[in-house]
Amino acid sequence: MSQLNPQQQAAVKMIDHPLLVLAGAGSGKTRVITEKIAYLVKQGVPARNIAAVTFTNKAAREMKSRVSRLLDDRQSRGLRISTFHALGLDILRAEYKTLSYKSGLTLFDEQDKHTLLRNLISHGTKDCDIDNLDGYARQIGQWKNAFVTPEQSLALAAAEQYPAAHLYADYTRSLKAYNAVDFDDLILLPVLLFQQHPPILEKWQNKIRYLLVDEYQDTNITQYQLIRLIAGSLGRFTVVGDDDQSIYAWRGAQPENLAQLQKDYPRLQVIKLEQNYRSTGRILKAANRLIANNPHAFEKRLWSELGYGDALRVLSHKDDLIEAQQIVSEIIHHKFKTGSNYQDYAILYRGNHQSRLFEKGLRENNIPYFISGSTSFFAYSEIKDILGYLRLFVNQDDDAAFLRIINTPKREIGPRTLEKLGAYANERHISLFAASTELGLSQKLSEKSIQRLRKFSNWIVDTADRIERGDTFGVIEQVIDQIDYQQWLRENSKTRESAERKMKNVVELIDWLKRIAAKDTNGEKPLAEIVAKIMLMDVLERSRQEEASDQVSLMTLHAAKGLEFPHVFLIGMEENLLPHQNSIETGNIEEERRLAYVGITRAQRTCTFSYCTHRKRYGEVSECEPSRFLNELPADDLEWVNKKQLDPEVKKERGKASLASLRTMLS
DNA sequence: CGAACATTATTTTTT
DNA sequence: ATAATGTTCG
Repeated sequence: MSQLNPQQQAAVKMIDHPLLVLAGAGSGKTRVITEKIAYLVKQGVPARNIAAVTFTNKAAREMKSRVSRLLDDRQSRGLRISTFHALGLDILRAEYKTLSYKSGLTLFDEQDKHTLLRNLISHGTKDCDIDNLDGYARQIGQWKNAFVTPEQSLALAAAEQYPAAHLYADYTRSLKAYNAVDFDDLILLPVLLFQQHPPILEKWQNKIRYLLVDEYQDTNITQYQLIRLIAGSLGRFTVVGDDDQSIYAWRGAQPENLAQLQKDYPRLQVIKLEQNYRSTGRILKAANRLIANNPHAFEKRLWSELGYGDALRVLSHKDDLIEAQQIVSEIIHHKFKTGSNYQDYAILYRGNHQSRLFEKGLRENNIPYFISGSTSFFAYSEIKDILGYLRLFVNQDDDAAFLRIINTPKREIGPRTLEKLGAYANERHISLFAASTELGLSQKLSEKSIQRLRKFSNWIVDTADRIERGDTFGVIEQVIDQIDYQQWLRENSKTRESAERKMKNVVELIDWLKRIAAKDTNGEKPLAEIVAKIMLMDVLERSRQEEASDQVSLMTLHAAKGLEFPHVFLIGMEENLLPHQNSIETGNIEEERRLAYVGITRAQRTCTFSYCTHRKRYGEVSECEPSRFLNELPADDLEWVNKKQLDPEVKKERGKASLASLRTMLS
């Protein structure tokens, strides 16, 4: 505490007013939150009455580990540090009855959502075009994030959104029938619950007496409602945010929520943190200059005492392959020259696909690297299969899981049978599983098909019973044996190695589940709880050791928020990439600029940009221009390396020449 | 029903 | 370029 600066101290000690902390990049905002948790506990607030919410698993993890350095286990017992979504899931799992859900709630991921929407459209939700599936999915998500119910969407929707509103209503009804919720529901449903049931709200307000919110500028309308409901009229909360780091507008985030807070809580106190403890003066100056091109609701001036530092470098490359090779060799040389570690380097990019060539380059040079984000562990088909079984054991009405595994491995239940079963289920608004046990089915399906369905559903129920009776993992391991999953993998994998790798993933998944089950001190957690929770976890969770070892970090700019590295490479600084083409088209340059700002402010000592003059997109080579953001940086602090300045005339001539040689070759 | 073949979307970011 | 999905044929 004594090491905090006066503003930070004030923020920690301010507990009798609602508080907004405007914390610039690198100004120690996580520090303020963690110190404040410790302070509250030492002031006599029980840890179990304190909740801190973050947006990512990574941030929650980081916060937990930092709090554990300030408080011992006894002091921090019951302390709630989780993502918004995990908090929502906890609330739903405790209160599902009031919302008339059954136990064994299933969480649908984005793919489950798409599958369900596709089925709804093909089963005749009015006027929906199957080609616009993505659009509908996005629209429904936006409505949920903006706290618009299906009824409201039907009333409010413009004519062209009408099919989407219908689909939203059908989708909501189906989810309910499947006893399932999607990611957005984890926020939306608790808000509806609290609004409709004041006693339950009161119960939770008593549980959470003090609320801390990280990255507040990323909250959407629904999340803000949840904060307000939990914090109550007294406003026992501290929110920390920075409007310059708002990079989730595409997901419904409302940086306006920062200003809204002042209107809703007149007693709100505002504290600014402006001293940066992370970067050199030059890096900060460049970042400030860049972001000055955006309008600001709150003015702040970031400054640093860490010296002026090296110039920011800009590398130019012929194409994306060279870019990757060049930067990998830069890292090798720099590491050798300065005696740094691999973990001191980060390669940041706009889109996940940009990591490919870098992975390749790093692997070829035997450099350890760690990719954060990208495809989740749960996207692997073998993991989805096994989780499908577990989900169905927990909740038989989970149609997404049912469809996933009904014929994996083969049970001779094919598309025709499922089509008819689906139509029948749809008619009666029941789940596929429920439909498969109904007698009326004999009108539609052959005796043989019904037999097969019955055999499957009976087996599911039996197994679910055995799991209920105990020895959860013994039964699960038996199941994997019984369905001969290993054999199925061997038959359906290209190579033996990939089959083995997949089986290893399955084993890892089971081990992981066991570990989660054992984590709770008071006995084994029920499978239902574990299965729901696991959908919210990320890849990092399972490989913390890897994270700790000495590796170069690769991640998107979004994933990099909240982190810092001595040496940062910001790659693909090109028009149409950063700023991204879609954002240029929709005129949202400001968010892209903030994204670049986030990237630059991750750097502690050096920051290197790179761009290509040519890049492969969708397998086609196209020409690229350096990003406009490079021109917005202070020219005196940039050092352009290997810039091949072709004047337009030369370029034209070359183009003609290559065209001419192409013609000769063809003729 | 399954395997081979053809077509198509994917590349913005996340829980 | 690649992966995921759809289609056709035995």
